[in-house]
Formats: sequence, structure tokens, C-alpha cells
Amino acid sequence: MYVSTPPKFGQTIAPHSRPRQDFRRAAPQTRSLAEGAHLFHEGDAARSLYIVNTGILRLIRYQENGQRRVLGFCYPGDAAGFPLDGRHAADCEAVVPAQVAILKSNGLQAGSIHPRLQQKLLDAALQEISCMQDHFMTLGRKSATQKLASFLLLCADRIGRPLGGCTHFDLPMPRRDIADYLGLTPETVSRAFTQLRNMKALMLDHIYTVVLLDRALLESLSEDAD
Amino acid sequence: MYVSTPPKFGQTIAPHSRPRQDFRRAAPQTRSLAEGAHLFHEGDAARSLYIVNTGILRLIRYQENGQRRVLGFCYPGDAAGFPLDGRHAADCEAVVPAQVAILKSNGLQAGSIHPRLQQKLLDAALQEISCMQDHFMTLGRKSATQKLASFLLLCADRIGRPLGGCTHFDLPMPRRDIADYLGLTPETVSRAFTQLRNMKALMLDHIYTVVLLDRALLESLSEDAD
DNA sequence: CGCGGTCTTGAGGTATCTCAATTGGAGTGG
DNA sequence: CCACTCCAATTGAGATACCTCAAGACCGCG
Repeated sequence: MYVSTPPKFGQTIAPHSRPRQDFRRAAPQTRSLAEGAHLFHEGDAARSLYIVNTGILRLIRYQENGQRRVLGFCYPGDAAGFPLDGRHAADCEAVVPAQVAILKSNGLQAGSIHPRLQQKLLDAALQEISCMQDHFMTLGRKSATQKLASFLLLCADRIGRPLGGCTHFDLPMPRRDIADYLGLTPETVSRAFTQLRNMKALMLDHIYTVVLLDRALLESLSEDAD
Repeated sequence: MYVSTPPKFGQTIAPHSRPRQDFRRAAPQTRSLAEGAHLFHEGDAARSLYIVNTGILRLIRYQENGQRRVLGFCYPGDAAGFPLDGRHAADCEAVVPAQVAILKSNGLQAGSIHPRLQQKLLDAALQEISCMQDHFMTLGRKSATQKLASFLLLCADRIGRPLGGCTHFDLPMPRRDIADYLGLTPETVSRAFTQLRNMKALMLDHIYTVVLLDRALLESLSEDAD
């Protein structure tokens, strides 16, 4: 019932519901990342934008006191590495082995790139903004169980696969990541999992394999704040 | 010592530290908003992007149960109204009387706009992403006092003006807005103000006029999580 | 098979929320 | 000009959810 490391993600991940940009023509180059390998660090000059092909990335920022915060996860199809003033504003690591497409973007600041590519970049950035806004709704004034429910529904949309009438997926990240993403402690995340299990909203086959039993229940949880 | 409505913002607001886009040529049209007037609603077709000239806007989203969340404030120079799939994803209202420049953006999705304008839009979107990431750092696992300290420092950067060696500014929004922005209750925000006052970090001339006495103290507060 | 790390579970402390009462000021009408 | 109402902000007391610290369970790995 216990596994100390998240499951290895294969190269096959289900398509996701959201519309997203197709950068294949613009980015023939790819790069493979081992589990835990970093793609870039905070402060690095941003020479490229990356599109996740397979695997999952996490964006991390540390505070002065060393506290870690997970700003977001990048699933296949997502863009990572949006620069600010030509620099990356966060660390980016592979949660599981991943492959990313590389978009050379020296001109991303200079305006020297192809208009159609720029259009795709803008659309990707707008998508990112919308996605972050959704996350804001999750972070403020919600209980731990509600936050976890929201997070799991998001996971289901992005990496869920059907399993006998239900949706299931392998959580690629450890509890610590989820906690730092939701603004909780790992202990509280664990307790929230237990609570959702007791409510029969989900099952945990391993600790990293989630089977959603009652999606409606999770949705009503994530929506109602009391 | 008590004022029931936020102060009226004049047309003169100090310039801000952040670099931002200059849309003046592209957007000769402007629109004036009375206090509380809405600029657009969630779900509206996004025909324009807006640049704040004067005043302050707030982006708001409501949950199914009616809970309100303030996603962000738009200060002079900021862009508001980034669309997702051609629609606005949040309500936008004027916190105080405001004037915005209108950027017709029918082609924002179609890619038919001028490359240089598109470049500015992309830069504005990247700025927005970075700004939201900063807010994430504030929302998770920080005490109420730390959140408020972070927020006030942000205000000081955007609308602060020097006053006898200190920085001061008029808080344009009521406590409820600050609470919904920081994921707290108005009562807790009020208590956090009292605590910061007791620490001699700031003074409240009216309840809406903040004078920062000890910026270093606020900064150490907002950075250290314990 | 034992070590190391992650996850879970428990007990107690603490910060925030909730509910309620009070204060203070602005706007209104006499 | 003053009394009144209305509303936001403040303050207080109690309940509650989460954090902290600690121990135990479980598994992968050497």
C-alpha cells in the first residue's frame, strides 16, 4: 500500500480537454529530462520557451527563508518558461521523465519572430493567465478537502483515463508538491485524502493511483465553500 | 478616524517602478468609469483590451455559492481584459473613478493585428503572468499580517508618494476587497492592520490613508514565514 | 535484510473564522 | 445646524480548521 517514489509516466498520456497551441512546426528540437532534472532556474536568461510533449513539469519558487512554493504543473501541451524582462522567474523541474519541445525565442522580447508564432505565444500566455486565475479561486478561503478536490478534478481533466465507468490517473507528484501547490502541509493533504476516501469520492489503489468514484461529489465539494 | 467610503482618486497618480507598455498610439479612444461601474462582465465577448490611464480597477470572480474573490487590481499602466477563447473570464469594475484606453482587439484571436501591437500585448501578458506568480507567493502559507504587509508594499510601489521621508498612499479599496484578494475575512484584515500599527510599521491617518513608517520591517515580515 | 524516505496517523497548540456588539463617520432630512 | 439613519471598520469571545511535532507504517533500494 505504500510506494516511496511516484510511478514512472510512460510516453502515452491521454489528450486533454482544453484547446491548446500546436507548436510542432516551429519547434522541431526536443529535449529529454530525467526525473527531477531541472529545465531552467530562476534568474536564468530566457533563451527559449518550452512545450511539454510528454511527462510533467513543475514550476517552483523559493522564499528568502527557504519556504518552497509550487506555482504550477505543466502537463503535455502546456507551455513553460514565459520570461519576464528576458529572465525566468521560477525554477522548472521534471516531476517525472519528460520530453519538451524547444522554441528558440531570442526574439521574444525583440519582436523579431514570425507573426504567426507570436500569435501562438500570445494565445499560450492568455491560456496561462486563465489557468492561474482558476488556481486563485482554489487558494483563497477554501478548506483543505475542497482544495484537494479541485486539484484532483484538474488532474482528471489533464491526465485522467477511463476505467470501467470511472476516471483514474497516476498522481505523478509526491504529497509535498501538492501541499506546496495548494498552500497546505503534507500532513493536511494526507488527511484530506483520507477524508475523501471515507466519503467514497475516490479510491487510492497505490498512494499514487487515484480512482475517482464520485465525480459529482468532488465537484460539489470544490464549488461550495460551506 | 472613520470614513465610510474610500477617498476619491485624483487624476494625478505617481509613476510606478515597473516597466510597462506604451499603448498610446494604438489606443486613442478612452472611456471613463464612475466608481463601482463595471467595464465588462464574466462571459462577455472580449472585443477590446483596456489600459488603465487613471484610477484603479478590480477583477472579480464569483463562485457558485456566491463567494466573491478579487483576482487582482489594475493600477495605471496595467492592462485588463485578457480574453480566453474570445471571452472575458472575470468581472471588471472601477474601484474608484477611472479612465481607460480602449484597444480594439477583434483580431486579437484572429492574428490580424499589427505585429508591433501584438508584441506589446504579449509583453503585457507576460507582465501579468509574472505579477500573478508573485501573488501566489503571498497567498499560500503566510499569516494574515504577512499577507497584508506584502499587499501594502505592492500598493506602495504602485501608488505610493513620498511624504516627509516616508511613503504614503490612499487605499482606494474597502477592507472587503483586500480580504477577498488575500483570501482572508475583513475582520482578520482589520486585526492585521491593528497589529501593524502596534508594531509601528505604519500609521492610519484615516482608515484609507496609509503612511509606511518602517518599510524594512514590512519587508522582513513579508519575506520571513516564521 | 536493514536502512532511508515518504506517507499516514495521533495529540496538542495556534491562527483564523464565525457571530455579535460597538464605534465612528457620511449622508439625509428636518 | 443638528439629529438621525445607514454602513463600514473595529473589537471581542468562542469554535474550528490547520499547523507543528512526533511516532508508526510501509515500501524501494542497497
